[in-house]
Amino acid sequence: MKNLKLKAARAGKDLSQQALAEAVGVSRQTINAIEKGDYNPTIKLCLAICKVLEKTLDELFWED
Amino acid sequence: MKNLKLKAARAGKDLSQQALAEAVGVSRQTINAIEKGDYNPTIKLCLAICKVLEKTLDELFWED
DNA sequence: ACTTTATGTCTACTATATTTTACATTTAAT
DNA sequence: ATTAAATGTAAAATATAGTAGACATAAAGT
Repeated sequence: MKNLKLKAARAGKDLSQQALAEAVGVSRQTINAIEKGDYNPTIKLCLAICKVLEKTLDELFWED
Repeated sequence: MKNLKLKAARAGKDLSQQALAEAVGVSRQTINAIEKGDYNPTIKLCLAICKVLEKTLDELFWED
């Protein structure tokens, strides 16, 4: 399923997928795939995203 | 660096590396490597571990 | 209309997470 | 002292995360 929390947090920082990708050092396609919900990023990448967006792991990646 | 929070949480549930590995569906070496701090698991695996150990992502995998 | 920026999607390639098998060491129990 | 369970570690193989390049579309600006 889509990661809308990530999408929203990115929008809240006014960053494009490209800009976020550069900030965390991955490709734009990777960010797009994560938001789309295709696959599971590594925890290292999740942490990098959290720090750029100033959110916690639980806020962006927890799921029930 | 070692993930001692994970090691402690596992001990708190009285589970061996093997038992935790089986509970989340990975090999014992994978759990060992994560505790040892060698590499980065996927978020999916982190979530599975959290649910078995009844901890949040932030409790087990956040790092400053 | 035209250009630019942001996004969605696909394919083929590369890097790395995870498995399997195996062996050594430690720890706890008997 | 011996046995069994738990852990640490390593090499080779497999699955999948992530890259690079390309093309299409939609929205926004000029």
